[in-house]
Amino acid sequence: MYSKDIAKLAGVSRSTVSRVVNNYSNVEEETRKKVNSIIKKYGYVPHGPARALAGKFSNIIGIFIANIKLGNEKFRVYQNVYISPFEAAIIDYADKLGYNVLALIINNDSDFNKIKKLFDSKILSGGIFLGANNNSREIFDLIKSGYKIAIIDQEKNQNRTVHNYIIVNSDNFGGAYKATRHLIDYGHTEIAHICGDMNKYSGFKRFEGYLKAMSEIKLKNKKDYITYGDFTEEGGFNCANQLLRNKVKNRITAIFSSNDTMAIGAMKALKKMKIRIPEDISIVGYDDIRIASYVSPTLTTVRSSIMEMASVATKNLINSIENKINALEYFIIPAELVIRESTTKK
Amino acid sequence: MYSKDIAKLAGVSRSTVSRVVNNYSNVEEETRKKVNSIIKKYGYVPHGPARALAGKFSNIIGIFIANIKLGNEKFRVYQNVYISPFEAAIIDYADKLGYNVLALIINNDSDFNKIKKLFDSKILSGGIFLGANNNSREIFDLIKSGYKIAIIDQEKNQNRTVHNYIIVNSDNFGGAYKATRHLIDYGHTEIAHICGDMNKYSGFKRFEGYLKAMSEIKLKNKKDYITYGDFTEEGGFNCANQLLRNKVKNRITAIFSSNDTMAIGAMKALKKMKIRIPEDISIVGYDDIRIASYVSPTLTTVRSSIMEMASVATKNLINSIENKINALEYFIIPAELVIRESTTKK
DNA sequence: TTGTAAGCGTTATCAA
DNA sequence: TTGATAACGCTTACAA
Repeated sequence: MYSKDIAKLAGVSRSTVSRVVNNYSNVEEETRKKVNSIIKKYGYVPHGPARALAGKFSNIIGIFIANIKLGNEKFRVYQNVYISPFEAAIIDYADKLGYNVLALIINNDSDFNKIKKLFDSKILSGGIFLGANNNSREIFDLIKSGYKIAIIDQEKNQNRTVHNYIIVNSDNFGGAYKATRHLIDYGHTEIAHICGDMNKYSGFKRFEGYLKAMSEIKLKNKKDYITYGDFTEEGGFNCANQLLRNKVKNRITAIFSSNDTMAIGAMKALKKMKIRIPEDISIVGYDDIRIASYVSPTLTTVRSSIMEMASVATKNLINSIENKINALEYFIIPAELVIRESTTKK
Repeated sequence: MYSKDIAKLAGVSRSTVSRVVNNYSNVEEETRKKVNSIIKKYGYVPHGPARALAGKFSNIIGIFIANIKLGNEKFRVYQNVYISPFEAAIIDYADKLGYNVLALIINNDSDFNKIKKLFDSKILSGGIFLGANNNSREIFDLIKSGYKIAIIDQEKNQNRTVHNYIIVNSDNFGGAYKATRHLIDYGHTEIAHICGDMNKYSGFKRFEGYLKAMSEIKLKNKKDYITYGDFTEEGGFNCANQLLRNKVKNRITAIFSSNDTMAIGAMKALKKMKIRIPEDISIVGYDDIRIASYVSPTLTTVRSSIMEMASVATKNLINSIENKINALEYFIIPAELVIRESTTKK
């Protein structure tokens, strides 16, 4: 069933059918009704590729998910409890706006070629990057080519030649500040930090939030309190071992970990050393991943609305596609503290 | 950069460029080399919609994920720790075969119209259903229309008019048998079962595996030992309460739950009643979701290779697209027992 | 082995 | 407000 068939049945031309399909105003109301009823009756669906070929943008956006690189372990991304909810929220939100989502997992730089091809071949009319490294040159190249891009978790960049894209971030700084401040309010002063991947915006921004809160109290030997993980459970495990093994061992009473996954790794390390949580050491994570409320003790953490981040990114991306907007748009989504069992007053 | 540009640069016609792009044999080797080098040099990518319009099938397959219906809670699917790994594995595997994946979440029957449109508009050349209900009429309608479909977790159907699709299942029966047999081997005889959604293949097949193992030992009052959950944590919680509240309370020493999520719900219920796991009651789940190794005690469960199920479905779907195969193909992926802390000898 | 030309289903331009 | 027609970029007979 094609537009010419509808045209014949309705006694109009294909152009008129096209006008109705695209909701153009220059169609008589009666004609519109007749055509629409026939379209409905026969379940006519415009041929997507033909529309695209004739100049319409596709109603498909891409979602590009950075895989976690960890040795030879493949498909690590689908163990990433933080990413999946984002993905599903974007799919669902795009669907509401009449768009479909094509998902791609980025394992390495050469995968950017695939993305470029998808854009070049006009299959995608926009895309959202999830978990990509900060200020990636490849992403900027795409933006410079005029493609519509939104990035979740990226620094607002200062590069004056790249300015037409959308950034959505959790209030990493504010959230980390709240987390650390929560420990301080509970009477802790000897608070260690497990950093995330410092190449990602969330990594260093949460670190800055921690520093801000710590600057409000007096603390010596600051450096010993800071360890460098990479957002993975193994990283958190190692950092906790390092923290508790060195000379600060007997002073630390609390840890703020840059994400939940590392916090859970740290908890495993502490349990192995027979250190009690939260009696001996309080722990705060970040992200409120699902597992956070299943570990024991349940994990105090920081949460940003995933729905909100996903919807802001998706909505604005689609808006910029449809209205051909080309401005830098920058959104920060608030973060709230979720207090559970892993923190206690000192 | 279009094929005519490549043609001009290479000093050939567009048809020849097309032949090279599509790897046809009737091209002189030297011509092919020249054209290919220019394609590479200028980063030419064929226009997807134009190819589709000219008769090629698209290299996009769909993945249709059934959402969980639970009251008013939206976007429940992205809390589904079982589905996400499947999705990512399919995306990754399709990518290896040069295909892209368009993801869609099915919330209700009317979403099947969207799926039909995606097929009708030639955007998709095949699709995989995840978590769909057994023998859904809507899915069969799609298959009857000639669209290429693979289904994960569906009964091999007896309907003689629908036979040209792919089914991939975990060995639910064998896995459930192993799980129950494991409890029996540990000396348990009073083994209860928490059923999953009996509208799904996995639900009733796992139940049958349990029955098979139980039939090998003598047991009275069989009916009291069986409760009906729905694969959700709440369901497992309620079933455990029901089991431990009624008259069989003091006899049951073990529970086999049809999935991990319900097993975790059951564990919560037992903890609330101060029943020790595994000392008082042993528990086995199914699926080996990530949380299973984070709860305490860690959960004994049954695992099928997600990678294998995803790759079998994806590979065979794409094969049937490219070779226009139209046969019913039925695959069963083996399941293995993973013994952890939640089961002990009686 | 290669080129010419028609055709895929839609939208956009122009004229009526 | 409508219809005829060209154009979108590719593939594919058919002819050479």
